[in-house]
Amino acid sequence: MEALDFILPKAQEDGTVGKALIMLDIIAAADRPMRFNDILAHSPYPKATTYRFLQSMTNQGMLAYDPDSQKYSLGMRLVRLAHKAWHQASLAPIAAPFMDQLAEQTHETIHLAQIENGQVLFIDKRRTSERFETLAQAGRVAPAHCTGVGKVMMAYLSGDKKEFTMQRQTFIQLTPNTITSRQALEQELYTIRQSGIAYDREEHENGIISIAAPILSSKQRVIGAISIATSTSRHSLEELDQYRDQLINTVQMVAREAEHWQPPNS
Amino acid sequence: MEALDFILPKAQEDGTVGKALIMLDIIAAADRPMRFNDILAHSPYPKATTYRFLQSMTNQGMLAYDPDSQKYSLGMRLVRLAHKAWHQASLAPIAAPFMDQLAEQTHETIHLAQIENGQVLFIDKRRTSERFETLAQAGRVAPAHCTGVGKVMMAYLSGDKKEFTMQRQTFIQLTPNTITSRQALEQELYTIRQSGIAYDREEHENGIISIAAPILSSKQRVIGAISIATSTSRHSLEELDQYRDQLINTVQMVAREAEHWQPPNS
DNA sequence: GGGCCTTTTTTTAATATGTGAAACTAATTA
DNA sequence: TAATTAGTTTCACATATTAAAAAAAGGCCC
Repeated sequence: MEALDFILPKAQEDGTVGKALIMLDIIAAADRPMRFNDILAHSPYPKATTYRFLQSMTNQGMLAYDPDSQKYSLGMRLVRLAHKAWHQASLAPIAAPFMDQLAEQTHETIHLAQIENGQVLFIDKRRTSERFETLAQAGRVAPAHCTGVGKVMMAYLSGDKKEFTMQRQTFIQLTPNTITSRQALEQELYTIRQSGIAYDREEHENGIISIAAPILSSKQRVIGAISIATSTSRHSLEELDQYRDQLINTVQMVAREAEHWQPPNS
Repeated sequence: MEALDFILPKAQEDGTVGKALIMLDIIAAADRPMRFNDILAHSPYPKATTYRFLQSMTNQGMLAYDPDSQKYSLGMRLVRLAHKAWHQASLAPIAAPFMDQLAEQTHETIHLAQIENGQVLFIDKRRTSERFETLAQAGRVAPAHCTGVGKVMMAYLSGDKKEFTMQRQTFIQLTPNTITSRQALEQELYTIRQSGIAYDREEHENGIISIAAPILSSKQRVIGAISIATSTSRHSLEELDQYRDQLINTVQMVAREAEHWQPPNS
């Protein structure tokens, strides 16, 4: 919830609509149903306004209100809409066969991610071992500055969006290897652009490494990224790097397919 | 898309917010990215207003706009929010262990559903050929009048919500057994309330039958439903009925757990 | 259950913001 | 090039916002 205060002030005003949507983020960030005063404390808007937004959002099914506990939580309309979003606008349906193939070839965990609101948004995955924490299901987010997919997507972002994303990085240190300054990250992004590949050297989680490549549109716009992840107990970074060509081949095939189909993201 | 015109006019006005959210439903209903005029044709609002809504929603990440094709599609912010909604507000996390158990006992497909906007919204399932826990499966909708979970949830709805849901039923005939009139459905709901169990007698899809029971809060409010589904080639309805006690036992355990935990839906 | 405190909801009214018919520009088609 | 359609902007007018205050609804203690 502390992270919220860092994220919200950036939200550019889109009038009433934009304001009301912040309610959703407040409740999402809390990770649990909230009471009115709870929400109000995090809301940048006055009591009466916040109250009405919650009412409208609840009527609309974007929030759910439980009269017994007097708590608001996220509504199931979001789940219905997201199901459509995933199918009609994410790269997942296009990338699915290629991800299957890559998982089969490598026997490692494969992630498909896109960038959303300055964060990494995981869209799909393959070959997750049950015994390890399911790090990324569809809809899960992670910081961009300390993940392979995050860094590789940032490396290919253009002016405005690059700056927007960079601004949102908290540079929170999650492991000893996490990149914790903008300067260091800029240097890393430069290196990544040179090679077309990003590595996660236990920057997000101790013992987890990955290799990631961008999915680029014909106009060199990043539309997503795919990574192969493993644990240091299974492989070294050098061993993981052997999958490099297969990974690049995969992202290129996905990109070609995405172009031929309908481009999804702005 | 024709179904859209049936659903939209019902949307009660929640000021600017409610109006703007209709844009999401229009694009979701179309099942593909849409151009401005395409959307406008389905929008109940004037050109300028529709235009501004689309702009705001796009800025907010609820929609994505592709400048090349000039098409709007659903945004990835929905996927991020829905992930949280599923975890924090749906019955799925609570019901998960009980669904595992039921799937293990019956070796049949288990569905968990809630009611949303007059439709059945599938939240989780077990024992399907593909076994991911992604939005690819959660978030799918079906009509309430011709599914076991839909009928059993309607049977336990109270005045206002019952009427709302009934109004939204299209009574579209999907198989020879589909209930196609309000009167017949009311009769069926009465029978269901007597027994506490609903059957889908190939009403939604030929060859598919199911048995469903409601998840009720301590105040007898429906908060969801669970069904066991199979195909007529595997079992008769009578055979399926043998799981009846196990199913009732399961929904009661979920209900108890949900009570003790935090009640999710309004 | 009755009193006391806290939280939630409703009500005002001035002020700020959103709305939408119409006018305009850009892109397509004939 | 003109005609048609698609997309964007404008501005008088309608609606939403919000400060303040107060009413209603819960919660809690004895």
